[in-house]
Amino acid sequence: MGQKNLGVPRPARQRRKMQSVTMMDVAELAKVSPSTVSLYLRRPDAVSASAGSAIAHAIDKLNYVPNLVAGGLAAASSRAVSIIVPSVRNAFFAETVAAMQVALRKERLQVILGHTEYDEREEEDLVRTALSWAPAAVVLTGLSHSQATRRMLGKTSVPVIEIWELGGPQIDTAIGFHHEQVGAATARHLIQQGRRRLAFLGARMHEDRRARLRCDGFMAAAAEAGVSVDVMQHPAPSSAEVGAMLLSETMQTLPDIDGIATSNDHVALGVLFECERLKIAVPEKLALVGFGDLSFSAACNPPLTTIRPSGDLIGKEAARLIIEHMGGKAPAPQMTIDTRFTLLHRRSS
Amino acid sequence: MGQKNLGVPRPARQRRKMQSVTMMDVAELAKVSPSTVSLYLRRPDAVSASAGSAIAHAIDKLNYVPNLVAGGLAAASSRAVSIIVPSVRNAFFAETVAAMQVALRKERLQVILGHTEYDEREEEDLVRTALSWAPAAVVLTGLSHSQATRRMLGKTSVPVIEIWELGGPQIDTAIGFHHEQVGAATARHLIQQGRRRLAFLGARMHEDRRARLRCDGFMAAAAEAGVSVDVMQHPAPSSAEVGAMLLSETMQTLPDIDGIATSNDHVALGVLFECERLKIAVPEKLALVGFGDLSFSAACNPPLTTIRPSGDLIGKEAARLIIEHMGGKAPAPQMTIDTRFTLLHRRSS
DNA sequence: GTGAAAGCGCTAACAT
DNA sequence: ATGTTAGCGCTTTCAC
Repeated sequence: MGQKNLGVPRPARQRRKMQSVTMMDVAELAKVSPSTVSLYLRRPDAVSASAGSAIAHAIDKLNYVPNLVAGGLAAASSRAVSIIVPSVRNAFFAETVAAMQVALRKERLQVILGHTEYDEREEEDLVRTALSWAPAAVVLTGLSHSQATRRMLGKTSVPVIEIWELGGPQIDTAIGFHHEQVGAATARHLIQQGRRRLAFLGARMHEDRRARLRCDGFMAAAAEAGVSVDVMQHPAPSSAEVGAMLLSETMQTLPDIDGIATSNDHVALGVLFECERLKIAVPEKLALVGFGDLSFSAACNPPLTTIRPSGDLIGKEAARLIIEHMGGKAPAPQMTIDTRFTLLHRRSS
Repeated sequence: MGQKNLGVPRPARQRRKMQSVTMMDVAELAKVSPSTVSLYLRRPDAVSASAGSAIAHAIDKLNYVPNLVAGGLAAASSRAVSIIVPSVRNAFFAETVAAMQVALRKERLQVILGHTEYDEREEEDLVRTALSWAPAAVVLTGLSHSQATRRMLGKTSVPVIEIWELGGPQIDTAIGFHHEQVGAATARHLIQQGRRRLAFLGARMHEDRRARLRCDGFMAAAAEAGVSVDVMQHPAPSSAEVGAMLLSETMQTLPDIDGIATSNDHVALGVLFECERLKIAVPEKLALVGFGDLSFSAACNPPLTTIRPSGDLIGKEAARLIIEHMGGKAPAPQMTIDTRFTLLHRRSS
């Protein structure tokens, strides 16, 4: 290429070369125009069979990989979906993110992942960057966001989906369930089992708003039944260790507690371990209900009564909505999808 | 070719409007050229203080959000890093992905996430799409990939990092540890504790190559010490349930086993639960070693001896390398970083 | 059904 | 230090 400039005013500039084979190369080889290749790539049956197979051939031969960045720029919307969760270390969100990625993948949509670490400032920043990508959709966790976040998201035409929480003002679409209802169901279950002195043991409740909502629902339902609740908290993230500590503390200060709910199954597992060490019979002396139905919950001693939140359904539904929206379906504003939850009554209660 | 449309230039076409406020708007308001704005955005101290503050002002006033897609196209490399793992549902990879995202975020790099679900075909597809984004780097899990994957990755100039496995031929840079060494360390530990009839209990070993490597290392080290090993497997993904089943099966067919290693702590937890039900004393009658040091491992009864793999270090190191590479540092080809592992001797052995 | 042309918003080489 | 200029590779009218 460099040789051909003869009388030209200025030599071609030195540009970093980007992509070895472009759509133009494919078009040339297939003897069609670039726009036909582009069309073929997006709607294969909109081009004639002969052109189609020539293009397919050329793509294969040249080993062509389309540049989605260029495509995104030209189309004003990239095939990316931004998903922002507190942390994928948390099994609940990992489940949703995984389910979503797998579902979006079929439509060739990419997942851009962000972690807020339970920090609204961080979330705001993440949203700002997310919008820089002109994504097909933005997915956030929960309904609580900074003013600036709401403002940014309100102004864009990018679809916004809030997941894992229902029951507050939502930006656009929300998919999840009511955490107060989870708490209430837990309380009613324990009361139904004849328990009258209840406690709620929670980890990191100052940051985990949804755990707090479950706790609120728990207390409200108990109060309604005339049963009092003690709340024990620990600021560290959920773990069996925290659960063990909280139980040990509870038994010291409130030795006649007979029913316990925890902010999640990690904590409940720790409670179970500590009960074993303290020779507290579960469920005879103490009934226990967790939240999450994690991988160990059905296998422990005794098997743990818990709430299954269907995190994968949340992810699948979110993906479905995004895909439908891209297909040019109705914008579906302010939709709300309740994915529900299930109380699994096992032997710990 | 053919007739050019004569005379008057056609009126401006109707184009979907994309971005409300662009870099040009900022430049106009700040009374500088777009390239100065661009420069300011990338290297703020390369522009004069007066221009800088005028630009900052304009950005703020207009609420300008840069379009990274356009930037990526122009710069021939997007600020995205593609991370491909078996699944983020797996706590090990979740840890690494989270650590990486947080580290990359500081350099305004985005994480694009893909799940192979332990399928090389899927991985291949994911890599292909990843390259469509002209990412700053591609991160894959393990050293085992399809031919096509290796070919694609070999040809690009995109840095490739393989994580969570060391000890085989690598595409470019690898960060992780030797799983055979983990298995060997585990075997030696059990033997040192006086155990002579060992078993390795593994879940989903047909898909989880790294678990298999640990098993291999375990058997090799045991053989070297003249100790035989029985391997029990279950095809389902790791869970406490599978662990319980495997132990129960083991005790039926091999009642005099006195030392057990598991493919990971999920399985070990199940073993512990089943031992409790079967009244098998751990570690007196049976010593147990897991892998992973998961959130419950230190809290169970008895606390679980296990291997801590430092998944977050893997993520941090990968992020560091990517960032250094972007800074134009040496390409650092074929680098290998051993993040090691630690055996945590707790009461289960 | 297919092609020509006009950018999408930005970066970077070059000139000043 | 700042501006000029020429694309990056693709999508999308619009005309044929």
